[in-house]
Amino acid sequence: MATLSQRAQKLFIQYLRENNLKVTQERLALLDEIFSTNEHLDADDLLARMKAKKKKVSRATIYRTLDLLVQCGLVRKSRLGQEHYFYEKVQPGRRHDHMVCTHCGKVIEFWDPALDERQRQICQEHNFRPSFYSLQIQGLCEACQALERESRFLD
Amino acid sequence: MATLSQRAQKLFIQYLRENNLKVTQERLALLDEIFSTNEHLDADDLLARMKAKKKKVSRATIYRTLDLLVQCGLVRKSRLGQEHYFYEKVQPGRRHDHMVCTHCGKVIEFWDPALDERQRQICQEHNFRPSFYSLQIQGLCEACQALERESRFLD
DNA sequence: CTTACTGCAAATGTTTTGCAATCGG
DNA sequence: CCGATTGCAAAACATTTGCAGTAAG
Repeated sequence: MATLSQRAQKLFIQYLRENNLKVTQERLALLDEIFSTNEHLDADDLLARMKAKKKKVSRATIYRTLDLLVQCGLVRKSRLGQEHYFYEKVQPGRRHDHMVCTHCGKVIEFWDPALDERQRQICQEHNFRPSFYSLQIQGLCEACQALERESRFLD
Repeated sequence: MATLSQRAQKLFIQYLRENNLKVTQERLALLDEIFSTNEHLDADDLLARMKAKKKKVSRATIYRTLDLLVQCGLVRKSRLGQEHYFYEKVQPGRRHDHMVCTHCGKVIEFWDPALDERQRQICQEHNFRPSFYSLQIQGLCEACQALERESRFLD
């Protein structure tokens, strides 16, 4: 049985062919890197990871490739915290939202069917046809709440 | 009875005094401008509006003042669409989320108690202490769906 | 061989910052 | 008067783009 990463590569290549785009080493290497981790990566992370693996890919190519990956639905682009964009692999059947700890930056993924259903209903009530939902909750994770209680936020 | 705008000004001045900050014309004028509209404004909008009223405020001051207003809770900062930041006045008891039309940019505000309650529960289940929620739904508004049906998306 | 892709460096657009002049308390 | 604030222009950032050389098909 094919791994998620293998399936993603197949889909990506198919997408490229269908659009008269070329299957290049850089594009495959980036896809591979994204699918080899569960982390939420930004452009810089990817640049560093590629460099660490001796695969040289320029920043421009990273942005251009991420764009393609988002367009073909293999990668999700979102803002965590309030800064720049983060990217993560899309795992079919694993839709989720994010809680972001404002102290340590930890990201907790969650998904709730009731929430999902209610959002859909609200759209209907407004005659709005949704294409993309983004729910983000900022706050303090369990560990950082404990730290706070010990007044150790002074680091 | 005091208007929302008047109440806001009072709170802002109080906040400034408490923090040894000065009550300047620029700060009051910006607060006033934000509270005189229901729109979601960005820094540029504010710059243009101030210029239109012959009140000259620099871009730097706008950003610095918006920061203060967000800090004291009178203004809400958010990303609509995917571009830069938008700011809107905070109206007590008027919490809401946003639907953004990806075609015309229209912003629909909505709020739903069931959604709210469920979000709170989910945080509890994860021992997460929320401080800020942001739900944004992108899609097509009613008018743009109609346009699409008439295949007039080609403008 | 043809067309798309890459890396580079320069450009972009938004937001931030250093600094000297200015204003509020 | 003193310290905070302002405007300006320069800096900082993340992201995008033009272009000449390079690689895919």
